[in-house]
Amino acid sequence: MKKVKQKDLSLPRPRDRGATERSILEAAKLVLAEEGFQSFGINAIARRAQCDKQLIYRYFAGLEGLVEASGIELASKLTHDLHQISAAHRPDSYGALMKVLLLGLLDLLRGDKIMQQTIAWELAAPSPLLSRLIAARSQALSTWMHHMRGDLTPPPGADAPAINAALIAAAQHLVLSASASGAFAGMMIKTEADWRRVRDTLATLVDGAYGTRPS
Amino acid sequence: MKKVKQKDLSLPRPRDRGATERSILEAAKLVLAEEGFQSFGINAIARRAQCDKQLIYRYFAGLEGLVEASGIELASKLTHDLHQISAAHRPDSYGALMKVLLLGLLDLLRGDKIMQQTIAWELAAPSPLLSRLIAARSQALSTWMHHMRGDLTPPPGADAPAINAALIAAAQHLVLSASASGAFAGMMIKTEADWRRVRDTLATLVDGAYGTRPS
DNA sequence: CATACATATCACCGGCTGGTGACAAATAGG
DNA sequence: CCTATTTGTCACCAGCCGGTGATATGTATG
Repeated sequence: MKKVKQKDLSLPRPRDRGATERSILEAAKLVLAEEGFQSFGINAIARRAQCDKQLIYRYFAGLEGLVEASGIELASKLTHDLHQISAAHRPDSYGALMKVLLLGLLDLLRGDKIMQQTIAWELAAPSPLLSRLIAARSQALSTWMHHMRGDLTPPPGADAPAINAALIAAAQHLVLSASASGAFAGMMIKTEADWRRVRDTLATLVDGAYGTRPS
Repeated sequence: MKKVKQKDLSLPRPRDRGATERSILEAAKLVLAEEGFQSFGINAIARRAQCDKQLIYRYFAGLEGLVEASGIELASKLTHDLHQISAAHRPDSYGALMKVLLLGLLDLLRGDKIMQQTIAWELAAPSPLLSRLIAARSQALSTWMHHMRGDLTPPPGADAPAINAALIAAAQHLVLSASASGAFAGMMIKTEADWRRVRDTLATLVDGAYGTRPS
C-alpha cells in the first residue's frame, strides 16, 4: 500500500489569532516533550499546530521569540511547583532541608519531560538561545532555596554549595539516564521500587554529607 | 567578496586502502570530539577525511559499521586508561577504593571529549546503534571495578551499587555541564581550582556514604 | 457596497542530508 | 600486452530544513 496523494480535508484555521498563538505554544511544548530537542524546529512545530510556519514568524518573530515566550511560562510553572513541594515540610536541620529539596526536585524532574529535554539540550548543544532558559530555571531554583532556608545553616566546614551542586547533578543525571535508557551504570531505573531505591540512596548521601541521622 | 568557484587543487588520494580506512576512523573521532554528535554523519566525516563518502559505505558498510569499528578501539583504550589509574593505588578500605575509582573516572572523563559526546548522545537520543557502545563501556568499567575490588567489601547495610551509581552520575553530569557551559547550579567549573573543589566534594560524599575518614 | 486590514495558506528558494549508480584511473594477474 | 579487480571520484536523487514573497480569504470600517 503506497501512500496516495490525498486532498487536504482539513478546514482552514478559524481566524482567531489568540487561539492560534496558544496552539503554537502548545505544539512547541509537545514537540519538545515527545520528539526531543533534535526535532524542535519551525516545521515540526507548525505541523503539530496544524498551521503554516509563516504564522510562527509573524506572531513570535521566529524560534527565538517562541522559546522566550515559552520560557517565561515554564519558569512560572517551576516556581509554582517548587512552592507546592516546600509547603508541606518544616525541616529542622540543614541536612533535612536539603533532603526535602533534593527529593522534591527529583520527583519534579521525573514528571517533567520538557525540563528533561531542556537539560539534555543544554548539555548537548550550548547556545545563547538556551542559556536564558537555563538561567531562568536556576534563578527560580536558587531564590526558592534562599526563601526556604530560614535560619538553618550548613554544618561548619562543609562546602554546602558544592555538595548541593553535586547532589543535584546526581539526581538530574539519574533522571535523564532513566528516561533515555531505563538504567544507569548497571542499575535498572524503571519501576517505582527502583525509584524508591534511588531516593533512599540520595537521602543516604545527604545524611552522610551533612552528618544528619537517617530519617 | 563572494566565494568563487574554485578548482579542486587537492591531489587524488593515494590508493592505499589501509591508510584510507585509518583516516576515516580518525576523522570520525575528530568530528565527534570537535563538532559533537549532532554533526556526526556521513558527509561530515567524509569532509574531514577528505575522501568520498562512498568509501565509508564500501569499507565500513555505513555509519553503523563505522561506529562499531570505532567502538572496539575506544573500549580497549578505556580499559587501558583504567588500568593506568588503578596501578598506582592500594586502597585499604572499600570507601578509599571508591574514592580512587570515582576521582580517576572524573579525570579520565574530563580529558576525553569523545566519551563526553557519547554520553550526551545517549542521553539525548537513545538508539540501538549507541546502546552497544554504552554497553561496551559500562562492561569495561564493571569488570575493572570487579577486578580491582580485591577482598574489600562495602560496609554492611549500604546499597553500594546504588551509591556508586549516584556518585558516578554526579561526576558525569558535572563534567558534561562544565564542558557545555563551564558551570553547574551556580557553581563555576572552569579553573583547576574549581576542579579541585569538585574532587574534594566528591571525596566528601564518598567518605560520608561509606563512613571512611577523610584522607 | 466598497475599501482596508488581519489572518491564513501556498509556492518557491537555497542549502544541507543520506544514499546510489556510473565512471576514471591505478594496480595486479594471466 | 591485455584484462580484471581494486580504489577513488563524480553526478545525481529524494527528502528535509529554515526562510520569504506573493496570494487568497475572512472581517471590520467608512
